[in-house]
Amino acid sequence: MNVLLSNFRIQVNPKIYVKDPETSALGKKIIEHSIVLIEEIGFENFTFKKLGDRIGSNESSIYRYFENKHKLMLYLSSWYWSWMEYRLVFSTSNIVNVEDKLKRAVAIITEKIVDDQETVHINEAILNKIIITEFTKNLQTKEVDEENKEGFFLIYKRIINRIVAYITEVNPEYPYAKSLASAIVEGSLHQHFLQQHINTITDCSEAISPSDFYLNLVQNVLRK
Amino acid sequence: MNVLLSNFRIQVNPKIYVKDPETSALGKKIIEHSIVLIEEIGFENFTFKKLGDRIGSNESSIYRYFENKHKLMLYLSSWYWSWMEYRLVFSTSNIVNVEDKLKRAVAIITEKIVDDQETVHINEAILNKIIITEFTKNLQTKEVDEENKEGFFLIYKRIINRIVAYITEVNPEYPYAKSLASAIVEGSLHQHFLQQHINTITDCSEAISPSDFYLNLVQNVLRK
DNA sequence: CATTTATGATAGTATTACTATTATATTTGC
DNA sequence: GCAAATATAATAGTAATACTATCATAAATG
Repeated sequence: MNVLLSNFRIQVNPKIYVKDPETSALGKKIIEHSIVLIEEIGFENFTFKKLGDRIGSNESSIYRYFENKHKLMLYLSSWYWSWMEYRLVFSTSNIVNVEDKLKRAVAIITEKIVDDQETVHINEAILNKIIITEFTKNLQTKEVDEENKEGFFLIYKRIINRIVAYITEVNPEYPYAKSLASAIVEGSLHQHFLQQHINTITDCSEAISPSDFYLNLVQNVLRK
Repeated sequence: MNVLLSNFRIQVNPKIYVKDPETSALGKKIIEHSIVLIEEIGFENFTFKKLGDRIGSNESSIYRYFENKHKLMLYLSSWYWSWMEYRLVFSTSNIVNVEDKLKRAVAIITEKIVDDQETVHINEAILNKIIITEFTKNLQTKEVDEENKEGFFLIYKRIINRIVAYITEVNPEYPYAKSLASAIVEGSLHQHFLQQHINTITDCSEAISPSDFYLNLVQNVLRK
């Protein structure tokens, strides 16, 4: 996986940024430290001024990369889901048995993330943490319809549709493949959140992972 | 249901408000119109100043009821889940068959809400709309642990634990009752959201409801 | 090395998210 | 029915946020 990963290019819709942060040292610093800072203080308390102070740069310079912090978060989300799509495609290729392929996909999507050393400036473990608490907020705004039209959620939707395809291969009769797939992807983020913060309403813990829950769920739902 | 509903009292943790909005005409106006205004412009764009203008009252007067808009939203959420708990308890009482009881519960939780004429100043249909987009955001903040300790999410957790009890009655061997229950409650809000805004990744539509999806899911997951 | 381009520093505006103070209604208790 | 208590409104003010604009300087490139 390592060799291939170093070659892959993350795709982010250019309309999300003003200037591509991958094209400069400052841009990469913005991405690297925005992830850390959002994890530390939460998205609501995060500002470009604070980020500028953190990286020894100016607020106005950050505005040359992103219109506002919501767009920055859209960038981080796109990056995350693009990275996840790569992992998904890679780990399900060559698997012939459709049940096994779906299992692998569900495991990849729902498991806890550890840092991937291949991407120098991005800590995937921390990125995963902020995706868990911030991604749904990032979707659920008054601008969702326009942003969806602009294609800001394309990669996310493509991941879900890939899982839909696997579900349909396993059980072509199952009538709710899309809802099941979106419920797994969004729901697993929520189960991770509950495990960390409201653990009286989840079974997920050190011993039981969201993957265990969803693998069992998929198996039961799709058996004929 | 009507006669009983007119007698029931919604419970909201007093720590959520500065002054109980149910005790005055202005308080009720704040609740009534905050729901409408949040639905119109979204929580991010909602301010006490705008609400004051809308109800012909002063910003500073609203601050005497709620510390900030996040607390107001916590109030609306508590109100909603308290109302939902009542409906849940009412509609499952007297049902002896455990499968039927669970089905009723899942249907009540996941179905689309129409206005309940018994509560004069609160439009439950609109409240449901803002719960769909705002509730998860209301939970997922940096303050969640403190707020959970303060008991701000008690009613929500009680609803989920009630469903957990029903699930366990139907299948005592099922090992993920809590995760299943929380996934249904949170997930159904998400499916409603997708139906409205990103309908390519849900099967829910005019013809198929989130209730259909979750009733089928529960049945498949719990069958032995 | 001249010119383009990127970054930094500073200033400025409108809005937000409040707090404080005082004035004016409204309610209630005797 | 009136005094006292309480609620609301009006105004002002502060610090932070979310930007935009301008100009200076540094770095990259052709």
